[in-house]
Amino acid sequence: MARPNDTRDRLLAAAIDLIWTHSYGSVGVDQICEQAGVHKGSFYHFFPSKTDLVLAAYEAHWESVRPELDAIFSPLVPPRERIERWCEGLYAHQKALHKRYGHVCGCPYANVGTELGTQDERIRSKVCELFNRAQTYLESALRELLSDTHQSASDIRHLAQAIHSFELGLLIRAKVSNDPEILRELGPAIRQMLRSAETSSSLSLNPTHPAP
Amino acid sequence: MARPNDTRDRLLAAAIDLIWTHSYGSVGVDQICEQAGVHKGSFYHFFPSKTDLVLAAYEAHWESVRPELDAIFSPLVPPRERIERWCEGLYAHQKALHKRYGHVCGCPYANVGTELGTQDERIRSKVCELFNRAQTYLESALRELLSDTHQSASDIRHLAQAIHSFELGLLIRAKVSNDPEILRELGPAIRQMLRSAETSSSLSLNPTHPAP
DNA sequence: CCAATCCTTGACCGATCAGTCCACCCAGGC
DNA sequence: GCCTGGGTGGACTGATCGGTCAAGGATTGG
Repeated sequence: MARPNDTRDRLLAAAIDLIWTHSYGSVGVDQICEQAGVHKGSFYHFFPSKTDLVLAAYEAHWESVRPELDAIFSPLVPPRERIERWCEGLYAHQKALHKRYGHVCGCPYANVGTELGTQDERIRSKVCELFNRAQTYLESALRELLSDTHQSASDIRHLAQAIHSFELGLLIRAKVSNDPEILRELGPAIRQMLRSAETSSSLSLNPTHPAP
Repeated sequence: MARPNDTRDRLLAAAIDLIWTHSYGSVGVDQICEQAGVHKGSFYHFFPSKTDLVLAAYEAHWESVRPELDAIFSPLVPPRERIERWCEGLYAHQKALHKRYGHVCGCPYANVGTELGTQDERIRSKVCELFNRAQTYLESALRELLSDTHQSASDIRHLAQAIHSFELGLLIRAKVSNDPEILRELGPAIRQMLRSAETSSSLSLNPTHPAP
């Protein structure tokens, strides 16, 4: 092949691409190899199993997205605008996927998380970790945005979780409706949530008592 | 077998159970047959394909849940309390599944919707339909609850969609974290949303302009 | 009592699955 | 020139996949 050692990278890219646009279960190792232009022997030279490939692929995908996120959530950008741009980026990204593949593909992490959450502990906790990373960006922006309202750290975290949950839910609805326009509800809803957070002294988003 | 014609029903029940706790792709027809105590020939006597079984199973599951939903959203119950009870029911249900299977299983419809949304058009639109049915319950309660605030019908629908989205997102996060307690965030968040809806004249949850 | 229909049984199909194995290729070090 | 070892090509395995089929109950209407 052209370069000696981009084999591994091509496998990672093919895995993300195929699994995102189809599903983990419906994409075979052979298929991934074919799209990557790699033979099976090479595959199992780099990865001990399909599961390990997926774990590596999602880590690689995160690393590829991270610069973009770092730019959107740059301290140079006012916190409200960070969130605003994040919403727009999400919509634009899914719309582009919809145009290219004819389907709303949703969140790649959430997709495998829901598919394998009950079956593969390593993948489940990997997705959990990726979710937490994403939430950290939101949390940071919210902390700055709401610094002069007197929200507790726990309030802020719950708000970030709420926004993230809402995003994930919208992505599902958009995928199931195959309509990226649904994602345009994200911005207005978040603005409404922020309005509440800015005017009320306590968000009371926390569950009232720990558990029965 | 015991009864002559519960074969079909046992297949439907086994399919929901296995696919909910595992995934569509990882559950084979043989496995469904085994759990249902049915032989493969009988399976294909009742259903032309695995896909058709799943479609029928999800319709049957909805019908089995419907009485419960009708009770919760009964006109005899004040609308605010309907939503309150719906939240509690969701939490209780997922917690029970967690206890029984050791995993948070999430929403069965959303699970197959995310897994097959890009691959099987019939299943995608079936899940879409089931989502709409669920949203209708919320919409009805909201219409009554907010009847004296002057929200437009579109506002109400968007609020129902927002609540539904939020629920779906929480279910994913709960599944990926394997922690049913996350679902306890649903009630407080909805109360906050309702507070906003009751105090502001317009919810402005709708996307500002139809689309670029 | 027969015939028709519904349902069950379980062997069977080709395709595909994840994963194995080994001969081979080709750089870089000696 | 030769050796070594990371990487490659690709045939191969046994299991499992969704789906088929023909023969044989069981039940029912006449």
